[in-house]
Amino acid sequence: MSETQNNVPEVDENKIIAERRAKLKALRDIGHSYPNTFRREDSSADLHAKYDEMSKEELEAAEPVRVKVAGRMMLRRIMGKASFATLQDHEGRIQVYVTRDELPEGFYNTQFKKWDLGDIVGAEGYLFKTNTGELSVHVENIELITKSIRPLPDKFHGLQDQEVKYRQRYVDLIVNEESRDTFIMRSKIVQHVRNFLIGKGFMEVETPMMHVIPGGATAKPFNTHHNALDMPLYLRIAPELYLKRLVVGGFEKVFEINRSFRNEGLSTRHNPEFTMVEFYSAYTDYHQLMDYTEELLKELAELTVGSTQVPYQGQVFDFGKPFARLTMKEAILKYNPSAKAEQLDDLESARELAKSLNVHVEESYGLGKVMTEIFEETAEEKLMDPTFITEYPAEVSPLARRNDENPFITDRFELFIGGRELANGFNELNDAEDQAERFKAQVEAKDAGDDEAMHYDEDYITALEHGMPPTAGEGIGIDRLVMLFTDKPTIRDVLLFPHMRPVQ
RNA sequence: GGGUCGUUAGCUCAGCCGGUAGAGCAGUUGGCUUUUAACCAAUUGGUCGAGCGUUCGAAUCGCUCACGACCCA
Repeated sequence: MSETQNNVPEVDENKIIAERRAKLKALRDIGHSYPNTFRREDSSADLHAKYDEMSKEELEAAEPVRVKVAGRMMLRRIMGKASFATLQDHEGRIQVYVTRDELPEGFYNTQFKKWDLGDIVGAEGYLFKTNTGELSVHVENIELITKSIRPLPDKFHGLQDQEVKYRQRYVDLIVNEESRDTFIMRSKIVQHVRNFLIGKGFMEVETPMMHVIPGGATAKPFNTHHNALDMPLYLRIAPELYLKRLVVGGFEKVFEINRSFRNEGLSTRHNPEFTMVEFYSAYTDYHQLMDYTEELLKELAELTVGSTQVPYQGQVFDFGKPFARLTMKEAILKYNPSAKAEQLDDLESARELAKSLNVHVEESYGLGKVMTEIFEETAEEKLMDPTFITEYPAEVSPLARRNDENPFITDRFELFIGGRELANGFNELNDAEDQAERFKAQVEAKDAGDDEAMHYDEDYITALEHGMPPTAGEGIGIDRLVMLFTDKPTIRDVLLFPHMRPVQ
């Protein structure tokens, strides 16, 4: 532990940084003060879109196209009295051509040539094409807008170190196009999900992220404390119970693209804070939600991959055909040829089946939980193409409505793709008395040592007692969705700032 | 939590049967007016993740720790 921990850290210097600081000092001496006066008028992507098609001769014959560009200098090639430099802006690169004799006396040698890769530069001039056909700006005026003190990673290899990519994402974004593309795609996916739901008549809402009673999922929360009120608070583990309160209130179709927090370990699929979308629709059932989900995911496949065949880590998932729909029991039987349907009818034989399949079950588990464990351990990871699994037992679905014909199960589904759970939806339990019973069972489980079991949320029961219309609701994991459609193996690759242990 | 692998110059990587650390890029100096990972010449730069041990001698062998990656629970 350094004694400077809570103070100004020691400066991490090296020769390159010292040289750049000296250059900055020289700039300050002639009046440079990180100016905010350069007004860019053209983006690299726009210029390429408009003028890449024109030939060198056409550009020369036409009226000169005057442009004003700005960006970070990523490459530079000095050839005596003339130079090329590559400027990178928010969605591309543009090359500029600079000659000594067109700049003010002495500027080229005493200023331009002393700039560094990574500096942010503004340039004005006219478009032309080089002998090799690259659209470029013939510079008549160029200025240093922002001096960069720290050197960039290797201009060709970029930044390879995973740890630095995650800890210093800004560097990763500067030098690795693939990273930029991933997060641009993430933004497009979120936007599409939002537009899809709005198009279906849903209203976007924001509900509390600090909960007095953490609810809506079985998970361990993060604890915090409100000083003025001197009370404990929890970061939400799901927005579900608040969104359903809104349905009680009469907002019949609501959704929230929400950050939720779960106090669990880190893995390639788990980050302590993560994003999902939850949506609730009154007078709708879970079959409708499955249809919505299938429609949405097919659109996302087209948007991101441009095809119904979605490649992921060497495999290809088929989004073209109708998504498979299996009950949990059917899935267990399909992937465990040795199992017989009757074995899932009573607790005793289900336990024996679990044992024969090497699935660990606790003494306290009922039949529903044993079945679910068998499913999760033996079938889940084999569901590659998009597959809905239905008929989840009530025992593992404390917020879902029971099925009318078979009260052992609920009207619920989960969606699996590539062996991973992507979505979870069900007809909402709107019977306040049944919900109170389910909460009681959860509290008993908690008292028995299950620290992920739910709390009893009295106000939520009161809300249901006012009457919630029949409703179906669903949550979709946004991070996993982005992993899938950007072909990324770990959640850290789709989080701008994934959680990391602090450096010593 | 367990196992495997990694951590060397600002970046990308060599070096690992022990003998005082190298390359390319970046930087510095010089040359070059259509280059594009520009090129040519010269040159600076390292507590080899941290600590302990073995040894005449450790980047290299052993142990502990930190951080990361992958696999397993």
